[in-house]
Amino acid sequence: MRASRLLTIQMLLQTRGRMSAQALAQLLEVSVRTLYRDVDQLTAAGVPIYAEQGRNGGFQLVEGWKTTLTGFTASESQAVFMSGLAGPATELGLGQQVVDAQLKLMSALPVHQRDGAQRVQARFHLDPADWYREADPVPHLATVAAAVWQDRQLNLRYDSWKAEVQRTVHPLGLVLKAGVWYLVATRDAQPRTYRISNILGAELLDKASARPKRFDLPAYWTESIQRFEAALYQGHAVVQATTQGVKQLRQLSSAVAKAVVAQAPSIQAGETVRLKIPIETLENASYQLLRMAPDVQVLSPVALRRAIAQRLKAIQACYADNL
DNA sequence: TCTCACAAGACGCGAGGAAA
DNA sequence: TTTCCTCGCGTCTTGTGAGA
Repeated sequence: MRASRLLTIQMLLQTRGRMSAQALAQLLEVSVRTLYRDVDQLTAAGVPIYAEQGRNGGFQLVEGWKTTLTGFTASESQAVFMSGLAGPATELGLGQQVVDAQLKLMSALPVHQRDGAQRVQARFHLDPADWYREADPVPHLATVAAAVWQDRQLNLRYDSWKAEVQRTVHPLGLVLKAGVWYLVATRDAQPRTYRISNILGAELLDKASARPKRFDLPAYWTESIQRFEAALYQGHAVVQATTQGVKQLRQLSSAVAKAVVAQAPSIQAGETVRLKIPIETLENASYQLLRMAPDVQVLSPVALRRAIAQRLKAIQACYADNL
């Protein structure tokens, strides 16, 4: 407990420069008095920490001094190299920085940990983009990323589904989902999501952005996805599916996959199962389920059966001369 | 398994000194 | 005057080992 705290103090001073005892104590969730004892221990152990008194004072490491001890365990250092985010980092304009950082980390690791990190680097690669789809062009990503890093307001020209709009937003964070970049930013004090490939123009403003004190990006994103899915699925359909049909349904969407797994966790070859699955609009569901026929047969609602039948008639009309 | 003693860690309070 | 570091003291909590 204490050893890890001592290491944290050292790392904090190394990365942030000068920090007051009050700030360090708050970060480490101990009293200021305890913090002073920890600093004493570090000094006694030979870490060159000195204190500046008075306004803007605090503890600081001697200029240029750094520890070669990274504090990483073998598995932690391997995990860092496994993140393999070189592609997204390049899109953010940070590709070279990632390469440099990995090089520095590698050089700082003890020799016996380097082999493990190199093995991970050679054996794992993360490709966040989906199959069969070109990645969205994101010419304004670097500007948006700069606004996020620097906490500056951003003027956007955005292609919303209604029309082209002009927006001044306060950036909060970036999200990469299935190869698509999104900006989370507040407008009128409300967090909103913008697809970065829909940004037609981005101008970095000199004004500082306002960030809600307790904003939690992962929590916002999870909640936003749940809200989106809840609004997306407007009803249910009951279907009869073969083993092949179940496989196809599981690939349709995460919401459908969840419903299928819950109702038919395992299915034997040759078996058919009756399932209740969430659907979007009748038009969307008829298109999706038609291509799964005859492995997936819609039993209800009648309106969906009718929509599929009409679609089939239209297809038949197209190819009538070949029947 | 329980009890007890001991040490280490942590905390709170307060007085004092240095620097901006 | 304000801010921040320094140090001492007493007290409480927690972990550990010895002994019944």
